[in-house]
Amino acid sequence: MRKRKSTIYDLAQLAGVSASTVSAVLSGNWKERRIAEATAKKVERLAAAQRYTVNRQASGLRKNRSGLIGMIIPMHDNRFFSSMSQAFERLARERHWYPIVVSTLRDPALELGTVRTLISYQIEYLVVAGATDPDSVSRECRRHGVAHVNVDLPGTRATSVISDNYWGAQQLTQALIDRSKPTRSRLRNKAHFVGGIATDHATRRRMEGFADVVTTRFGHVDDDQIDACGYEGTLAEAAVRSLHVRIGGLPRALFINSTIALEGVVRFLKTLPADELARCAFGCYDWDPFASVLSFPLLMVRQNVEGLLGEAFRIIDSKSFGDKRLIEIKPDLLFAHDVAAVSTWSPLPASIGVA
Amino acid sequence: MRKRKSTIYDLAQLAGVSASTVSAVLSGNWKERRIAEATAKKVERLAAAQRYTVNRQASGLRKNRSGLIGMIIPMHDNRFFSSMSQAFERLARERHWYPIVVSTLRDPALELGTVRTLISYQIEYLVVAGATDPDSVSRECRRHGVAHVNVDLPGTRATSVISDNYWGAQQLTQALIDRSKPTRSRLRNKAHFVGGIATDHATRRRMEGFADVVTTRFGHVDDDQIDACGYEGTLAEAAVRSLHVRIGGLPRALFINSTIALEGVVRFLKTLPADELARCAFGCYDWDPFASVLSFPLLMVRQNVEGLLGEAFRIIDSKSFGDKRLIEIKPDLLFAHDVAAVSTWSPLPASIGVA
DNA sequence: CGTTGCTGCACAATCGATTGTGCCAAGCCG
DNA sequence: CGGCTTGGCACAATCGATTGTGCAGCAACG
Repeated sequence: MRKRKSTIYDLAQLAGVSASTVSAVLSGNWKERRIAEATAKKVERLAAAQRYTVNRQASGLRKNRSGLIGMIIPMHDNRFFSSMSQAFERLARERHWYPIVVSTLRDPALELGTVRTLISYQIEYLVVAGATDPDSVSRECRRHGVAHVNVDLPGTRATSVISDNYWGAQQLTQALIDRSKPTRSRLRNKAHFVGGIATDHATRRRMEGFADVVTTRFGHVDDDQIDACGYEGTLAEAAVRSLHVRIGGLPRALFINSTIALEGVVRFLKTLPADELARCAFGCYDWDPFASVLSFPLLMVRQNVEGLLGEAFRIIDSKSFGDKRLIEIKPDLLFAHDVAAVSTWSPLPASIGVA
Repeated sequence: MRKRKSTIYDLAQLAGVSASTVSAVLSGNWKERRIAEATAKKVERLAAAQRYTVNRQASGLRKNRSGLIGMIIPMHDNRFFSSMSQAFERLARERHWYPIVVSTLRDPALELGTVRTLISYQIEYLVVAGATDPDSVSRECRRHGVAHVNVDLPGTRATSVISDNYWGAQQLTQALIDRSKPTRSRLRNKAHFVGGIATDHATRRRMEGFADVVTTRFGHVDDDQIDACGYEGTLAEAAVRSLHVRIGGLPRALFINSTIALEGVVRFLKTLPADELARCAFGCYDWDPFASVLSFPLLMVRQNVEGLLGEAFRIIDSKSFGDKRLIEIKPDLLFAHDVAAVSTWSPLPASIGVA
């Protein structure tokens, strides 16, 4: 059953023409090469009948192109990156490039190895999303003349398109403070930030946005208001538990730095009485549809994945790889209604901006 | 900065040897071809210095291989399929194949087009996951001699590895009934099934598993106990709402057929008092980590993604594509504790089985 | 009738790596 | 010393498609 694939030579023989004629017909430039329309028709019918498919390895070799565009991401199994894959595919297909997405598990060695392999398949462009070591990837790409763009995590050796974490954190913090109610307890009358890692670029920017808004609104911000305890849910759970003990209840507002952290925090919150939850305003930087069904109101920031990749492709389209800019895309602030509503989510400012 | 990539001919010239010698050295079979070790060392040093990378288009063309293995999935942006991508990559890499995952958006035309393009890149194997029209894909693959396996949704023209939906539904239904409490109301003393589409293979098998267990335990099952209202959350929300009206409260047990449906159901449940929720046992076919933080106990079935793909690769490894078997992999039944616990999830039977 | 110009195609080189085969030189044996 | 083996490599064909160039054949034209 496993037939030999048919080639232009097979078709040429069947049609009684030369291979170059077949090639001209099938690649669509038979008019420029002055092939008679009758001949073209005949070849096309034969190709369809034989179910001919071009061998892109051969074609790519000759044309010194592959039609492939690659993207590396840390992992597939993640809401943010999987929606990046989805957007990436759409944008690549619009441009008639064939998308290849590969995960690198936050392992710098695998990151580099994967990029090398992608290059060996002659990919034409590379989107480097959430890379742990974007600059090494840039060096490798540059050596082989592969144009590329960083997304989500910035590098210094290529143009980077990242989320405007500072702005998003400001918006979330402001909305949290606006929706929160003053407490009599001085200890609890503060907004708190929990989750993430302070060495991470995104977390740092969010901490800054949070701190700046808190300072503007309250005059000052204390060290104990910010706890970049790590990304894991259990760490955030423990952090909020101990905060709860330390200040004798929930704070006025709580900024939770990821959905993973939110999971842990919610595990702790479930042990508290409902009226205590009602006294705290909750916000989460990052979005999960399931969080909309939690039992308390929640503000969430949704990163603008389409915006990030759209901008990345705009850079690729314009071939402006040289300037190594840093482009920031504003996220969206969303509000999960506390009681079942017709539409569960309503966007607040919904803005796409470029710094 | 954009250098021409170096080829074996460049290296040959630099090393003062022939291209075939360079090729032999770099492809690792220089011993069989009796190249002197000194020559090999020299070539390898040069290749490293020049940052030579083989051109896989050329190599693949000559060897009539590509090193590529493809997988099509309906979408990336989904917990189940994105974890399939993750497992697929791991298994492919173990075998030194380069994985390409592409989504086809449940569009039969895009499905076929994507497969054709993958074939034109000379992929060596294809995993067809969750395809809407697996048999058309099979025909296309067969015509071009590409070995393939269906996963998640079965086809008739290739071996299929799917989740044991019947068994999983039985387990979930039994556990639900075991954990549920009898009600005085005759109307409410029943288990109900909600969500999914009856034309879908998976939903049908789950309905059968549910119905068979209910019949065994209660002697009979009524039509109104099963409502395949569709996948959307709003549909499930409406279905449960009207059920609640019809039987004057929640039923004894509720089998929810997807996490999407669960989202909708939870939106409705949030409008009910807590003590009413406590009288119903909830189960969801499919798993979401965020569901663990819901305010009521929940049984969940987690499909065994590693098991599904592991079996698919075992078939590829053994090259037994001819027999067109249907292999069913048992899922896991998990229990989300109702109150914050050290470990939020505990597996109940945790079994991998092949029918 | 010779020249020009156009049509319609074929020929052959090429992309870069792989691989069957051939060939020279050194070593060994009888 | 001649023949045979073996080591060490080069040569050239090959994979399938693309593309610059060449060349018949025919019509038109002066």
